[in-house]
This record gives sequence, C-alpha cells and structure tokens, in this order.
Amino acid sequence: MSNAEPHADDALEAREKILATAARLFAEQGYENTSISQVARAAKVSKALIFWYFETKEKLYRSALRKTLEPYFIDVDDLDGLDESAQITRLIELFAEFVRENVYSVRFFLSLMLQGERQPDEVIRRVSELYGVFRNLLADIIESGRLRGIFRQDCSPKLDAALIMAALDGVLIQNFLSDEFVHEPNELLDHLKSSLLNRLLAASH
Amino acid sequence: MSNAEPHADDALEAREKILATAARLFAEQGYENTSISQVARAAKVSKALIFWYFETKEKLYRSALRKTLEPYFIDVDDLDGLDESAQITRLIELFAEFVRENVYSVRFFLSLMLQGERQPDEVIRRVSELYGVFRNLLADIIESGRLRGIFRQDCSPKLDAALIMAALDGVLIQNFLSDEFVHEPNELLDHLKSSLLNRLLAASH
DNA sequence: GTCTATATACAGATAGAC
DNA sequence: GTCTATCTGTATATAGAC
Repeated sequence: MSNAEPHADDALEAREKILATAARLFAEQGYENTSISQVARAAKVSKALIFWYFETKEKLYRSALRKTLEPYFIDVDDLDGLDESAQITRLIELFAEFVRENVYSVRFFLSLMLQGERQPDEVIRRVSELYGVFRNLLADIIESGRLRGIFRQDCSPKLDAALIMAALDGVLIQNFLSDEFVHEPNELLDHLKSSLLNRLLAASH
Repeated sequence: MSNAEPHADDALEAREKILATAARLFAEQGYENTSISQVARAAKVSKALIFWYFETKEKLYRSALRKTLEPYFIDVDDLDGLDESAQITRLIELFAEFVRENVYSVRFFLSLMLQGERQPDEVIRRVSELYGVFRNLLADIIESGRLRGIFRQDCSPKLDAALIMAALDGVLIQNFLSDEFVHEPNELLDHLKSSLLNRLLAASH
C-alpha cells in the first residue's frame, strides 16, 4: 500500500496534480467556465478531495494563479558586453521569446487585467511589477546610450522605452488574435526592432 | 391601453429595453457572470419575457453583441485636403478617439478575441474587418506619400502601417490596464505620433 | 405580450464512512 | 487522505393563466 509509483503523473501527490490541472483549466477556460467537478474529473480525484485541500473554489484559483506565475522572470545576465543598441535588440528578443513560451498564461493574465475592476490582486501587481522592471531597464539603456553619444541627444528615455514596450505589446497581442491580423509574425517584429532602433540612432549632425 | 408614453426608457419597447440592458451587462460582466434573472431585474421585466423574445441565453447574447457593434465605424471623410503626414496624424487621432468613446465595448471585444478558440464568430470577423480597413487605409496613405517624395523612399507601407497600428494598440491597451502602467496617457500617444511620423519623414539625403 | 409558478440540471460545499 | 452520498442554492428554460 505504501508503494510510491515513480511513473509520470501518478508520481505527483494528489495535491500537486489538482493544482496543475486547475492551473491549466483556469487558464484555458477562465474561472467561471471551469467547475470543480471538471477539475476533479480531469485530475482523477473526487470533488471532496479538492475541498479538503483548498477549502473553496476561490482559494484553489488563487493557488493555481500563483503556481502559474512561478516561471515568470527575466534572465537579464546575457546583456553583458553588448553595446546599447545590441542590448535593446536583445531585450526585445527576450521579451518576445518569453511571451512565446508562455502564450497560454500570458494571454490569460492579459484578459484578466482587461476585465479589471477586480481585486487589487497580488497577481496583477506581480505582473505589473515585472513589466515595469523591463521598461525601466530599457529606459536605463537608452539613457546610457544617449550619454555615450550613440543615440540622438533629443531622445526621451522614458517615453521611448514606453513606446517600444507599447509597440511590442501590440505586435505580440496581434499574434494572439484571429489569424486575419497576422501578416508575417516575425517580419513585423523585425521591422519593429530596426525601425525603432534606427529612430534612436538617427544622428543629428 | 394603447397609450404610448413618450418618457425616457418607458418609451422603449420591452424587447429593445431587454436588448440594451443585456448589451450593457454582458459587456460589463461577461457572458457567464450575467444571468437572465439579473437582466430581467435590471430591465424590469420577467425572465419568461426574455425567453419569449430570445428563446435562449445564447441567442440573447448574440443579438446583444450585434447591437453593440452598430456604432462601430470610422468616419473618414474629413481627411480631404490634408497632406499625407497630416492624414496619418488625423487617422491616429480618430482611432484613439473611437477607442476612448467605446472603452467598455472595445475592452470587452478585445478580451473576447483573446479568449479565442470560440466560434468563428461573425462578431470577430466584423471587428477584424474594421481593423483591416483602417490598416489598409494607413498603408495607402504611406504609399502615396512615398510616391510623392514626402516620405523616405525605403519605407515599407504595409509594414509601417502594421507597426503604427501595433503601437497604437499597445498604447491604448495600456490605458485599459492597471493604472501602474500609465505614465501620462496622452503624452505617450503624442510621442507615438511624432516619433513614428518622423521616422517616415526622415530624409535620406 | 406579459406574468407567476414550476421543472430540471448542475454548481459549490458538507457529512461521515473507510 | 480519499471516497460516496447528500444538502442547498441558483441557473436556464417551460407551462399555462391572464
């Protein structure tokens, strides 16, 4: 009876399995469209067990969101040794890559934040924070490039960073939407990189 | 009995009142979070009457979406007499204005399209179509400006139009999100206009 | 056309055996 | 810890009176 099966999913404790299943279903279908019964069926446990571990649907939801956020971070170490304009290119690529690797949950959090009006949620704060870090990093790089004379003197680090982020958002969101929006996903992203970078570089002499 | 009251809401036929109420509630709360009972209460009719007119909740929903889309169009006549760069500025302003005037429903449709996977809905198609018209108009203007030597010869009308749209989306979406994202809503929009226009204008001599 | 009353289904949540 | 059985509320939808 006390044999632990090292096989695939069975090796997960029931609690973990519930959590993983719930995270997936909530992200795919939203809170209202996902019932405890459905989670129970998919995780192959009884409804009662879910309530045993998580007490209410709301608490299960929060725990699942927290789990989903775990892989959310930016690894920014590999910017060393690059000049400012290469750093910006790299950051844009990192961002795009991150979104590509987390399509489902990013899409989910985005629609969460759009509905808004909700809880001043820890989750929302966490995502905002990450976004802010990214934008500030970008602004710092632009400022540094401006001081070193690589970028035009009349650029505005904070605004330019915000604009790049906005354009990036726009491009990536288009990939989420109906296919009719997308011309060539990567073509537009490349255009964004070169176009906005050139704008910064354009010498004023 | 056949007296028609010309007063405010009472003048609306029950059917219209149900439709208007439902459109508002669906847009504010989403489909799952809006019950027929709630619509009935808000529209001051009985649940049964709603089923009398619309048969199912699903059909009520579709009718309500169609009604919400009615004011969705762009009035593009006032571009006459402007040169290409002024036309672009004007178009950007029109787009921003449109979004500002339809915050609730735009936000709603956006989160609808994000959840995706749904019906290959007429609604989605309609919105995509409008968006496409806008982008193509922008591309045509850029092309025309390029031919007339106002814009740089090496610009790419379709890509530049797509980039402007993406940036515009990004900026406007930030206004939907948690306040922490917003620096100065209009400041960023202005920066977008001047920055991307300058990029097109930048002479190559 | 509009209502009240009711049928039916399924949601979240609990009790209690094992 | 995990289950079956059950409670309770509320949702969509229908029947039938007026």
